[in-house]
Amino acid sequence: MDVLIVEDDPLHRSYLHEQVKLALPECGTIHEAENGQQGEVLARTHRSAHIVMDLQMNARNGIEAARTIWRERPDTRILFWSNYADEAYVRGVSRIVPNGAAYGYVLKSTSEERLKLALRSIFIENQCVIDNEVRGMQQRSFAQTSGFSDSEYEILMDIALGMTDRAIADRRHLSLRSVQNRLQQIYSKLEVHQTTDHPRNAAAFNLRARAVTVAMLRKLLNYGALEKAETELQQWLRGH
Amino acid sequence: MDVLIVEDDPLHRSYLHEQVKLALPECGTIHEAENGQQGEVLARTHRSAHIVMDLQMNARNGIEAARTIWRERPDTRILFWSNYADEAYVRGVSRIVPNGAAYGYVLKSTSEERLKLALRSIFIENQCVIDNEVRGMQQRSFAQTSGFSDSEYEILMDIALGMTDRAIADRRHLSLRSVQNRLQQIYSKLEVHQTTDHPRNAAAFNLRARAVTVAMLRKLLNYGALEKAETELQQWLRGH
DNA sequence: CATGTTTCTGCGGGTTCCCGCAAGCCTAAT
DNA sequence: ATTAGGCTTGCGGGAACCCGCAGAAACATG
Repeated sequence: MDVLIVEDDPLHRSYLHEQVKLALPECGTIHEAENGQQGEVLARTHRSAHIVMDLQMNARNGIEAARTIWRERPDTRILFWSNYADEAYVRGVSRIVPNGAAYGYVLKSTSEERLKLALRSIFIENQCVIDNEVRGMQQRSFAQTSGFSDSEYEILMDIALGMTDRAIADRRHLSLRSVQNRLQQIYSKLEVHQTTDHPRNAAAFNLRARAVTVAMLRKLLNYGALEKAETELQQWLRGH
Repeated sequence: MDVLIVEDDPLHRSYLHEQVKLALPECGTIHEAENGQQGEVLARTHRSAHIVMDLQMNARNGIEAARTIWRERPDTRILFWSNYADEAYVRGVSRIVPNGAAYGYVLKSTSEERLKLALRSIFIENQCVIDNEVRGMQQRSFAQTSGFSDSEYEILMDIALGMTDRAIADRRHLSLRSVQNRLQQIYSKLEVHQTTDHPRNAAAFNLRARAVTVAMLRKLLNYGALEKAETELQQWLRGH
């Protein structure tokens, strides 16, 4: 069994290397890649079926890399190894995992014990392992308490990109009013209101801009998600 | 000479510890803090004058911590040690550094040699050391090519927070029209226009929302800057 | 002082946004 | 079949936005 490590920070990379060797004495060679781009190539050439992947890398996002890898070989086992449990990441990962695939999501701050356990569970036992904190996030995320449906999330991204209602309607094949209704729901779930703190002056907040920041502050959105959405938008614009 | 290390990632922390010992054999004890909060406390109790500080930590931002430390003892020497050279960080640091203080900004990706050199230059020679990439950013930032004046930057933050023109005018003591003029400049510098890609449909972009995303994508804004601006805004709202 | 340059300000209009109201569709349950 | 609750859509109006035009104020320069 070979293992592929995709991680841009050299310190973390060598730490992972060490831990993999300890946790899986039976494993063969350990390949290393320092960004998603390179990770995809190595996964293809070495037919790696066991991958430890960082999210948030310079050249190419971990989620992007995982997606193309899984598209080619859906039975690949991937352990995501991340600094943060942002909802944007969790959502991004759970959106791309193929049916029945074994994967894991552990935080970099977990203990060595847990990391080793996760490595063995996923690579040997073929079981999913999700860190407690991350799972908590998932629960909250997909429940309806302040949780967003996929279509709402889509439109949240659209306004984050700066699209007009009209353009969103075109893109998502909805009427203008429906888009605005969705925005209404988003505003209420995000608890953004036109707080006229002092009655004398009018609204203090532009709701659509405010919603985006609140979403960022709540880690519903982050840079990676934005970047991905932006390239998708550009694609759509080209395709008219 | 004592040194204080403020860094939340244990791997990086121990690496720094090692490098400091190697680069500064003459130094005494090395204290460690794992977030900004703790860093401030340790700096105060140990009267540390030599600090290596990570930006981007959970409990309290490196910039925030540095500001309060410098406010108490402006001659403290701080080496910032960061993953990124985002303009938002560079701007944030250069905004708080006291006159004549020795400081440094090096990326985590630099070689050990350079790190050691930076440590000696700042802590022994009392010289400023700014990484090449960061300096390039500084040049571009404070030149007028797509560079923002401080007042423009202020207002960019305000719309990023979701404030209305009216509210911004109140806050910055400007007329409504002046705020809108500034926005005009911001839009043009960010090159956001109402690209009516296809003549049939109207504007595809809401300029103010679009400007914020473009700024994020260009790393003019980032999560830390947003968070800081948000607390300042809440403060202002309270103070009426 | 006269002059030009830059910034600030008010006015007015066209467009977009925010949202209450109400009428239509669909699914599900009584 | 009827009723109820949920989406979706249209209409309409008030508020906020985007922005051209032009005068007023602030500042520098000769």
